[in-house]
Formats: sequence, structure tokens, C-alpha cells
Amino acid sequence: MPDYDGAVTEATNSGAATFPAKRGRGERSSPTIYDIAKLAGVNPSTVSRALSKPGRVSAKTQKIIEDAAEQLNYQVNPFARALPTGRTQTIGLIVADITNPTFFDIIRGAETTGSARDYTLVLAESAESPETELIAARRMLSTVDGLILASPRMDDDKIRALAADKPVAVINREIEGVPCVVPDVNKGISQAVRSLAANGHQQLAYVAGPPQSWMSRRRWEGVQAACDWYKLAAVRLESSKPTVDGGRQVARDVLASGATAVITYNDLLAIGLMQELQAAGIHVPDQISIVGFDDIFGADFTTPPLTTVRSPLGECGSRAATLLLDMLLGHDGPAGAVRVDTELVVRGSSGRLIA
Amino acid sequence: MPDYDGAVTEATNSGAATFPAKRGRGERSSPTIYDIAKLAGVNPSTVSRALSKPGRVSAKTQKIIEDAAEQLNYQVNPFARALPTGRTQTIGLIVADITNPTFFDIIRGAETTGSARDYTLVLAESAESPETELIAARRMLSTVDGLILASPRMDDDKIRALAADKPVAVINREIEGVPCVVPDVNKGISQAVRSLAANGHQQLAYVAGPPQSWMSRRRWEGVQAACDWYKLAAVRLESSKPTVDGGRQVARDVLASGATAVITYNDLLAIGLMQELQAAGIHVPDQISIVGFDDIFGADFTTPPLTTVRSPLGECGSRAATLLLDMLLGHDGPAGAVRVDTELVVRGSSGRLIA
DNA sequence: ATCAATCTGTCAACCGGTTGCCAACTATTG
DNA sequence: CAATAGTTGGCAACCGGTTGACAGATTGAT
Repeated sequence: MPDYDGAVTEATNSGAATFPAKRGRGERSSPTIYDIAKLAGVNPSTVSRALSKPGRVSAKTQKIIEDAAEQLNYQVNPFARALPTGRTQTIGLIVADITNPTFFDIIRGAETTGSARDYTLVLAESAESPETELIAARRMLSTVDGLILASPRMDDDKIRALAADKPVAVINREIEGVPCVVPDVNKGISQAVRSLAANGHQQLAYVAGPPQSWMSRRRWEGVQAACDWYKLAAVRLESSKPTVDGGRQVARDVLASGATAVITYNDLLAIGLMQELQAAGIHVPDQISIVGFDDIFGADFTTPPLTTVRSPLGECGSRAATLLLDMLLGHDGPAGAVRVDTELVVRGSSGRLIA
Repeated sequence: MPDYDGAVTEATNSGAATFPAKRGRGERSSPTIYDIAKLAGVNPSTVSRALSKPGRVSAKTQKIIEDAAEQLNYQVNPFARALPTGRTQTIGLIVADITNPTFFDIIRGAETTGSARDYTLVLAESAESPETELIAARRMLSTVDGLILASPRMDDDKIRALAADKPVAVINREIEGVPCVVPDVNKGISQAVRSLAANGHQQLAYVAGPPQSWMSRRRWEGVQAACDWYKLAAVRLESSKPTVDGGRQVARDVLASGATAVITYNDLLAIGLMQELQAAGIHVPDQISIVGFDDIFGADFTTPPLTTVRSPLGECGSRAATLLLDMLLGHDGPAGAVRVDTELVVRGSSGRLIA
């Protein structure tokens, strides 16, 4: 069979004129309140009031101005507005790793809630580095009205310092003095451990996440407490990184530990671990049960599908955004951390131990 | 076994003081060039020049000013700068659906490239609606230096109109007169069809994506051309939506079509389709081979792992950002669309037909 | 030493809104 | 009808940078 290189493309319109690069400024810039004022026969300040201070001008003038604005297709210049007021209609979101699906839902939750209230989302990534994170946060802080930090890696004090400057909300970590949204892992963990105990498991391993992760420690505490209660032995194993790859690498430690049930810091680790164990001929869940964390996209694609403690990540993002926007409206932040519920989603990767 | 509600939480610092809501303006606002000017004993405009027009002031003054800026921990006020210049150091990205993993990599690519060149990424979602998309684009356009549209759903003309205002780059669609980055699907498709043909398949079905999707049509054309060449019969099936669920729903049509090989518009459809077929007792790939598109996160989690035509999505995002930033620097856009290569990733969901 | 050419810093206007203050106007009341 | 209170719109200053025009200082050439 002759090779076919797929050359069906219509001639890639080469030779066509290139596009104009950049437009000069004055070209036909958008209308300003001065244009409206002229058209409506009033003072610019009146226009400004009509458009931003409802009730400050008479209904009649209001109407005239609105019509004029409509006619000119007016749009406020956000920068001109931001300069004197400091308000930018923008919230910032910093995540540790954009490619980590855990954050996808958080991003979405924040974006959706924000844009519903006419705020735009500005996104930055810290690449899991506390330093990068701090730099990004500082840079953002001057341009946004408020900041959401998802699973921040920097020190509590640094975060408090940021929060002293502008409203800040934190997801997946509790910091005294800063509004936080955290999944309350205890319910989900206790359900998971109970289910494992009921299925005959006695030895459990927890695969930890990054050492800087507050949430990883929190989960370990939860696991320990639940294991105490249900009389399971619990051991903690370290992972190199909280990814599929990290999960693969930790498989040998899991086997060495003798545990028959594993709870991992996140789903990525669980998936990697499961892949590696299966590759080694171990049957999941007959020989080892695996429970992940978060219920990320794709957790149900695996075979068997992953049992996991679901964190309502989208809700976290959305709640954090709401918190922030409310604070911008002058409300006080919540006294303690906002807790959202977690729950166990039982799928195929956990079950009765078949010795 | 008694129920355990996981109440191990340290007392949720209730009763603690609530957080101050919003800070007044004057409180201790950041230093300005006027502060620097005073400290350095020069005119503010000199400070401005020292900080943004390299070479315009003497080395000596430059040093003095830089030291003063350092000492005061000066940061430019982006809004004040944006007002007269119109430049915001910001690029916008609009995606059709934030939860669709296809876009994760695009977002990442754009963010990484942007932030490497000191641009901040502003994100918005169109929720697959041409109208929402246009509104978001319009709103963004006034606040960003350039705009990236990933898989836009609106008309060519609307996009050209936007592009006439500010630099715009498009991903996953070709529009004459607008810089575009598109995966060149032909290579990947021809590899896929060749592989299927070599495995004995003669009847192929293409499961299409959203009707507004330029890329879906493009892929269908590619599939047709390749099937022509390799002498396969190709039929096109419609999906309700380009998601896992949509894939499930299209399963009955796939069966009815009699095709033994399926190429879907994207991986999500492929995954859903595979799940539904397997649930119906069909063996993949022995009875039906499935090939997806994009190689999204999680495509290799399935059993069997998904064979797919990989689009370098991250690269698309990154390339589009580069294009945009170059245009902002005054370069012309590319003459034709920028093509990036696709390639077949053979995994377990495709193979020899076992009749 | 003289004069032109080049550097360097200052002045002031401007970007496009917002807002405190005030005056004019309207409505209410005695 | 006058006095008072409440509205409404205008003036002008301001937010924090940028930039064209210009003058004084330097430099170099003649």
C-alpha cells in the first residue's frame, strides 16, 4: 500500500498579504463620557453619575444619557475607572499547577461565580514553587480587587501579609486570620476507613502528598484518627510528587508495607499506583484496595474505576469567589474556615479483601 | 460498629474576631513615581523615563532612581500606565468550556508563554455559546492587549471585526485574514486510517462534534479523504454534545451503522462510546476499534487505553500566545495559518478486527 | 574661543473616569 | 408668599503614570 501523507489540505493561503501588526492609538478610539456629555448636552460628571451612581441624577437626565450612551455604543474604560477608585472588577486566582485536574474545577467554579457577578478572572500558576507563588501573588495583588489562593505553598505569614493588603481567600488550607474554604475531610475519610474495615482490611497505608501541603497533613491526621477508631494499623508513605508518576514510584513501598488498603493524597497518585500494581500482577481490589482523593475528571475511566473521597472542588472555587466578592461589597469575612462536605464515592478499586 | 462522624477537627476557631472587610483607599497606598522623584531629587517624568525608556537618562541618574525605587519597593501601577498608553501587559483567552480537558493544555500553554514574557492571562468561558462568546470577547477586548480564541463558535465575520480592533489569534480554526494556529489533522488521520485499514477494517464511522465546530468539519474531511485513499467506506454520525455523555448516546447509532472502526471528534466522545459499547457486551478492540482525537488527560486511564490522534494542544496555546506577543511588538502576523503536527498514538482501543 | 550638535532633565498637558463641594433650582411648608 | 429643605447638575481637582516640546548643560569640531 503506497504511503499517503495526507496532503489534502487546500493550498495554505501562502503569499497572501500579511496582517497589519499594530494599530496606532488615535485611530478611532472608543467613545468617552465626554462624547456622551456633548451629545446629551450635560456635564461629563453628570454622565459619570448617571452611569455609576443610580439615583444620583434625575430620571429624565438619566434617560437622555443612557440613550446617548447606547447610541454611541459606549463602554467604560476599566483603567480610567480603576485609577481613581482602585476597583478593577477583577479577581485573581493562583493555582499550584494548571495541568493538575484538581484545579480545573476550582478554576471553573471561580470563573463562573465571578463572571456571574461581572468580575473577570485572572489566572496565574506557581508551578508548585513557594517563591514563584509569592511573586505571582504580589504582581497580581496590585491589579485585582481580591485574590484566591488554591492550595498555596507559601508560609502562613506571607499569606497573612497579602491578606492585609487586599481581600484574600484561600482554598484547601486553613490559616488563622484569613478566610478559607476547605473540604472537611473527616466525613469522607471516616466513610472510607469504615468501608475498608468492613471489608476485612486491617493494615492501611496512606500515601502522602507534597510536604508543604497543609491538606496532605490534614488528610493524614484524618486517616490516623479514623484508623484508631476502627482499629486499623496505619502507616504513612512518602511520594516523590503528587502525580500519576509519583503513584507508580510509590508502588514498591506500598507492597513492602504489607498494607492491604491504600488511601492516597490524591487521585493522580491512586491512578499511578493502581497502574503499577496491576502491571506487577496484583489484583485490585481483591488483593489491595485503593482509595483516592478528590474525584477528579477521569477517576471513573480506570479499570476498575477509582473509589475516592470526593471533594466538591467546583464548589470550593465558587465559594471562595463568593466570599471574596462579598468582602469587596463590605461584608466581613467568615469567622472560621468555611467547611464543605466530602463524601466517599465507592467504585471498583476498593472492596473485600480476598486472601 | 458504632458510627463515627469523624469529629476530630480541632475546634473550628469560632468566636474569633471576623476579618476586616475592606480597606479604605488612602491607608498606605503603594509608592508612586512622585515618591521616587522626591527621594532621588529629580522630576517625576525623569523617573518615568528611567523606568521605561532605557537609555533616555544618564547612567548616573538611572542608578540613583533605580536605587530609590528599590528602596521604596516601587511597583508600577498598571492602570496608570495603561490609561495613556493603552497597553496593559495582559492577554485574554476565551475557551468554549473550561471543564473540557482539551482546553486545559491550551490554557497552560498560553499562561506559561505569556508569563514568561511578563504578560498576565485573563480567562473567560463562552459555555459553547456564540453569543456569550461574543459578549465575553467584546468585554475583554477593551482590557487586554490581545486576545486568543480557542475553538471559537462565532462567525468568521465577528472574529474579523474583533481582529480589526486589536490583535487576535485563533486556535483550532482557520479564518482568512486572522492569524490562526491549527493542528494539521491530515497526518494523524491518515496514520489512523492506514492503521485501521491494515487491521482489516472496511467500514468506518466518524462521530462528529458540534455543528459550529470548524475543526469537526475539518476532521471529517480528513477522514473522508483518507478513507477514499485507503478504500474504506466512511459514514458520518452526529453527536448530541462533545462529551462523555454524548459518546454514550451515540453508541446505538454506531452499532446500527455496521462500522467496525470509529473515529470520534474528540477523546471524550470516544471514552463515552467505549464505555457504552463495553456495557453492551461489545469487545473493544476485537469487535470494534475506537480512535479518539486530542490525547487529553486521562485518555490512557481507560481499559483498554485509548488510541488517539494527538494534537499538541499545549503547543497550540503557546504558539498562539507567541504570535500575539510578537504582533504586539510590531511584527506582522503570519501569512497563512500556523500548522502544528498531529500524530497517531496507538494504544489498546484499536486493533485487528476479529470477526 | 566659538558654534553647532547632542544629551539630559523639566514642564505641562493628557489619558478617562470619579467625587467633594457648591450653587441653582424645585418642592414643601407655615 | 417667604423661608427652608431637598434635588440636581457643574466645576475642578485628582488618580499615577506618559510624552512632546523645550531649555540648559555637555561635548566635539573648527
